[in-house]
Amino acid sequence: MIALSRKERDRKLRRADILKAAEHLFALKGYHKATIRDIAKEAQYATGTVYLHFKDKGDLYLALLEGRIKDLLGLFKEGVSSLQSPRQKIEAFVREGLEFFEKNRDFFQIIASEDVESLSEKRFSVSPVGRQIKDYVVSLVKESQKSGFIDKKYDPFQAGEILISMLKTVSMEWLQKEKNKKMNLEQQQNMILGIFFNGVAAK
Amino acid sequence: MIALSRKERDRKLRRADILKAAEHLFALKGYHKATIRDIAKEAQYATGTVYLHFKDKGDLYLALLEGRIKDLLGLFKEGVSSLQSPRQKIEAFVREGLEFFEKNRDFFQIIASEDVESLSEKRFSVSPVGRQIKDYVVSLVKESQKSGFIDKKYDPFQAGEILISMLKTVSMEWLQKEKNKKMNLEQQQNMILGIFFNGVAAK
Amino acid sequence: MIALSRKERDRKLRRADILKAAEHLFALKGYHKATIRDIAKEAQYATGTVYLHFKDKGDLYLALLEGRIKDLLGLFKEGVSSLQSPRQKIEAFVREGLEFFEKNRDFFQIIASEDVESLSEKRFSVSPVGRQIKDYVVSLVKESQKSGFIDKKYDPFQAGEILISMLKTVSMEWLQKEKNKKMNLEQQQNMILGIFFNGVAAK
Amino acid sequence: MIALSRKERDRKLRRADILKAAEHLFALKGYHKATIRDIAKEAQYATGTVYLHFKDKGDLYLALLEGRIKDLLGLFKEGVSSLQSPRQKIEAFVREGLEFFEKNRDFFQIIASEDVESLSEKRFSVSPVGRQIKDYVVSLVKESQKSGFIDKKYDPFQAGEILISMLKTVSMEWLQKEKNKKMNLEQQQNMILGIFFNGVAAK
DNA sequence: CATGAATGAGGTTTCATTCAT
DNA sequence: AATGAATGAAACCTCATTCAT
Repeated sequence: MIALSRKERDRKLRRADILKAAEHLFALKGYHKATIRDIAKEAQYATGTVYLHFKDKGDLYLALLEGRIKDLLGLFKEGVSSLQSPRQKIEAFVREGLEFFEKNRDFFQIIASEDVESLSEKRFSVSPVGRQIKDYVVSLVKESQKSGFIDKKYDPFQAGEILISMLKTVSMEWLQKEKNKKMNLEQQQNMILGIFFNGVAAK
Repeated sequence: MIALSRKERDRKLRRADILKAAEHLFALKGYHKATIRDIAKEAQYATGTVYLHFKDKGDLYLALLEGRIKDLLGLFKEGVSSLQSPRQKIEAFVREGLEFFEKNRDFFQIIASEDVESLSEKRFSVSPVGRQIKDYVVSLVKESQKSGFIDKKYDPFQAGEILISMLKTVSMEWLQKEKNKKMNLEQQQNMILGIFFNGVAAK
Repeated sequence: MIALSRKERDRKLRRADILKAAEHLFALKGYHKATIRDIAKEAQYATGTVYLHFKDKGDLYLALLEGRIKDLLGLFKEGVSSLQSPRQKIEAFVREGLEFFEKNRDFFQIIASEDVESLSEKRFSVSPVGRQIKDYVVSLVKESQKSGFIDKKYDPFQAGEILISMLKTVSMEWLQKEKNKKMNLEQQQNMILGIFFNGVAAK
Repeated sequence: MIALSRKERDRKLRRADILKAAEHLFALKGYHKATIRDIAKEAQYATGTVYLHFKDKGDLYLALLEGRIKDLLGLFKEGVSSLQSPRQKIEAFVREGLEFFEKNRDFFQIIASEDVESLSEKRFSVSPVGRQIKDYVVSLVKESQKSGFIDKKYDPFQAGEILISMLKTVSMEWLQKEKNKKMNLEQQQNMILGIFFNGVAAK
């Protein structure tokens, strides 16, 4: 029992090592230029070891994205658990998002391109990674529309996409250029929320 | 004289053939998976012919982006020429953008990923292609702030980025899923402008 | 320990296989017409394997030359170790050279063209492979001048070059045309030495 | 008649233009790296024009060598016409050779590699370009042996080869390094002849 | 004849993936 | 399970040669 679970735990550790290295290199060089060999080396394993944990390069990439998405989704739900109003939930979503991106720049670098890669490469479009996040945001928008402070004329899916893209856009600029740090996280949050809520407010 | 200009014209036609094929394949498969051979084949030329017009694959890609950006910028400035108020100019910007993306889906597909490619690959970051568009939008935002209907508290650069990202996001959704055609171009335009202007309005 | 050294030994064996095939093909077809694919095939490896041992084609070529030069220089110094007089050393040099060329025809074929390749291709001129041999011969000439049986009026560098070129010329003829075997190695040696020593003798 | 001969003359001029450009580029970059396109450009013709005068790249190369060899052979015979003794003829050969190489460095650069290229590439070995020169020198050696001042024990062919290789070697050094100009042409000539005649002298 | 754009075979090199140890 | 050397397909790019104008 214990022996088995230790084995299991070790396996997870190795997997995590590889994912971490992959995250770093995919962010640094992009999907195509990052090589499995380099990832393995950075993770301090042999090339072949990667294939004991992931079917192929695409699988590694997807697992990486999905793992992080799950983390992020967990944060969202956790941060929201004690909150009542949909407005507060959206506020929490934006704050958690900004914080997560700040702490996980490599991941952000990768996700920033995800939209299109997933469009252009059939292989990845099968597993729409961002979907879960989008669904979550859409549900928040719908709640907000019920509560009456987001206008019902907006397609909740579209409104959700817009909120997400604002979050991405602001993060991109914020994280890319170190200098822009004149605004702190809270100010970024307020700016996004200000524009979004005013923009979609029910009159 | 005439012979020379015909030669020149032929040369441009061939170049355009190749650019068109490249646009299609880059959109379909992405920069790395699209091969020069396939592009040449689609354009009905031999592989080597591509290299008579473009130094290498990166040069072809850049020429493609730059050409289209120039087209788009031309449209913007043309569509705006008779307009006075900055508000109308922004409206024109959004309309022209949506129209252009609708007519040039392949290009849209490519541009949608540009942000990131340019981040990760040094080679392209040299020539920040989208920069000109961004500068143009920023100038519109600044005008609007002077006119007083966009709040001066917003960083015009950031506000511009947000407007562009809304345009991209909405276009993406609109163009990706044919079904969503329940909304026409004008409705998309109104939605974007509604949210943006309300969002950033001076109180 | 043993496992490690066996691995190391295997590595060297493979490297030697490839060098041998390269030597054969470079000699047969010349640097440019010999392809990596053919070299790999002759060595019974896949194309990519060559690149596990050599950075690129130029590196392979250089490694080949340098390895052989080292062998040859080793032979010279070994053959000379028990000898006292500079005259005997030069005699040994010529004999070892003829023997080595006879046993390593492929290498000879390659070296015979080295002069020019190194002139025209910047890439190779960096590492002037023959330089060590030349330096060695020059030192022998200088010793001979001190001993008084080579006239001091000759530039030792030039005299050395001439001796080497005689060795090459005679070898070329001797090895090229099988028929010329009427003269054996010793006769060739005597002819070269006869002309050289008489030619440069101090009066 | 006249029109025809002018045409013929023009044709020869074009041919000469191309040969000159080819000589320059083959010397500069070597046979493989020099491209027909570059040669045509340097000669101020279109690529295809080269093929109106030469069957292919190899043919151009050979024609170049053969033309120059013929020039050189002409010089030898001319310089020798008024001379009686074989010794003087060999002296003239060396002087003319040095002079010709000095005036035709590009050609020298090319010829210096000829030996081997012709060995390794079947296509060129068919037409042994240097053969005529060699035959000429051999005939001089034979005369000298008859006259009694070159020892009859030497194979005249081999002795000739050695004389030629000395000429090449000395020229190479002399022309390669500008600095070495401390010795003038006459001194080079005397050195070569000194060594050669002493070396092969009949006792 | 002259042109030079077009061709496409062929070379070098990379790298995802496999498999014997 | 872990290793990492070996594989070989496939990409980019060059350039000798052809041929329609």
